[in-house]
Amino acid sequence: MKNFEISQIFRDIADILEIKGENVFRIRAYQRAAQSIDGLSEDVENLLKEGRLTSIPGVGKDLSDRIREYINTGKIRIYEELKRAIPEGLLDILNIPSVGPKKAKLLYEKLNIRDIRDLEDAISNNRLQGVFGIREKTVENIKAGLAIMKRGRERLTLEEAAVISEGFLEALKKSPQVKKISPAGSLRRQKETVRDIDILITSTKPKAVMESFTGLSQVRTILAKGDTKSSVRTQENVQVDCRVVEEKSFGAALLYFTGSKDFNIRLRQIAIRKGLKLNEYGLYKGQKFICGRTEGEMFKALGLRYVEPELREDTGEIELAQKGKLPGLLDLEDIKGDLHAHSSWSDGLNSIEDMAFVARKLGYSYIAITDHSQSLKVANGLSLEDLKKKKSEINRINKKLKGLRVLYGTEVDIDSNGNIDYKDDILKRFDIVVAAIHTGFKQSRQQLTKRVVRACQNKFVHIIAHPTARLWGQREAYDIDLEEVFRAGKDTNTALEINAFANRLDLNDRNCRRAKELGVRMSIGTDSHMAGHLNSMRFGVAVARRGWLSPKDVINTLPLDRLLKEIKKR
DNA sequence: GCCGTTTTCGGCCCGACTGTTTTCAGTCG
Repeated sequence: MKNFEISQIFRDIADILEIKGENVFRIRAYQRAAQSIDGLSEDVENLLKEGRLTSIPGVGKDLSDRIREYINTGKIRIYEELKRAIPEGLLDILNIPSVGPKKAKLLYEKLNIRDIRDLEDAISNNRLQGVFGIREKTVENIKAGLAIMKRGRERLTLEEAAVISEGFLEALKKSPQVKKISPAGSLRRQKETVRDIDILITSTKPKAVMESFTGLSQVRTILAKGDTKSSVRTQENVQVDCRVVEEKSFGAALLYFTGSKDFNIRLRQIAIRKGLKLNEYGLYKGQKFICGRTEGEMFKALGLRYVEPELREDTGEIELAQKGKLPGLLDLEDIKGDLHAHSSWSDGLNSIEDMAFVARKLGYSYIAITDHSQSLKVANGLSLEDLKKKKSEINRINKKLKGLRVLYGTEVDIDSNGNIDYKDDILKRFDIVVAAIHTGFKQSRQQLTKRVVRACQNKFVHIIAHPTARLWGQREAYDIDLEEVFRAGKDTNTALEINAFANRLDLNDRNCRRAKELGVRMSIGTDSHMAGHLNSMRFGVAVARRGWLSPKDVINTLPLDRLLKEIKKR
């Protein structure tokens, strides 16, 4: 499957063309094609074989030629030429927030900055200031942008980690020596970001497992290779540790390697108080092995209920486990529908029908198509005229479609004063209204808080989407008083969203737990811009679980009729 | 470079915000 490689090259080409200052529409054509290719459910090689490349939206004669060239020769001539035109590291500089093509070009031409390292050197030597067009503020912004980007790179998003880990698990399961296998570490606890990936395996032939593991195609370098433990670095430059234990120690090792560290320390203290010893091989009384095969029997022996991995942070869960009062956590299966998704009516890639079809395949009974509203021109926000047409399209689909209801939704913009950009008589016609801030992120804490509170007070707004707007590795959360927002949400029966898109996860786990404490109801939405994104729901559920949420805390666990009733209660 | 119930040429997503050799270019969404 070469889809990802090709879309990546198209994006690189677009970036280089931008730096070179080429025709913006040509650049956009490459970007659009890249996005389409990412959204394909088919292998481009198949499309080539069947002569259907130009059926990809945004791919015409020239770009289909480029795709063919790549599949047949492994290279694209004009890409190779473009790469020679500018240093490779310059493309990386474009990833720094506040640095775009013009500034990258300026830095290169005036200061011969060719990559991030050159840029950092230039900053520390104060060489940036004095360059035409760059003064104090710009330098500050570049510094801050560098920090945000680096933090984003040190840790993987949960989705990136899950994809890499699942690749390893799938490959290793094929090895006959591998009996039990599980991810461990922060990935198993479903933290929103993950540094490296831990995999735990049981086998009677650990050496053979180590051979299989270190020999996998996704491995770029072997960092360590022993009889029962090896570490590798993947093609994506991510460290993966693999350990093999005996079957009888699997539970103990899983417990130990899942962590968190604080949680483990507490468990060991509890063991000591019971005159026991806990380590990664099992629970012992003196020399005598008591248990270790499963986590369940370990918890039981320690006098605790089973603690779900997502809760293992020593923030009160151990006490509740001792009393048997842990909350019953939300599961992916509890989710009845997605309340935040876009279609090609605004800036989504797929039609409403495509989105609905995939939602039904996921077992949902409803999906809200919440396209952007009129003021968000960049995202092709819908005019009043568009709304009529979209509504009748939804009606038509709902008549035809069995087993799933498409909800007529919108993601409206909260303007800089907290007003919504459709009038009430328009708003009241929607099944679902999601409201969010898209501009003015740098307003004061007071102003931002006021905007969101005012949006909650609009009786036609049902959900506040991505309440802090943070984007992992790209943008910090804006400065907002969430306590006040939570109170407004509670008072007005406005749900707050857990945006499940992997680099948002907004609200995050901690905010989510606090919202629940204050009695706010939550909604989990994927913010999908293509059908494939609908699968992100699992990451939103992960945040909810880490935020201690039960099904009753989340509105989209409700069946359709109850959902529609509940959200209208004011 | 794509695309077409006005078009095979001439459109294509544009407004807000920021910082800056202050009347506007660059970046972002």
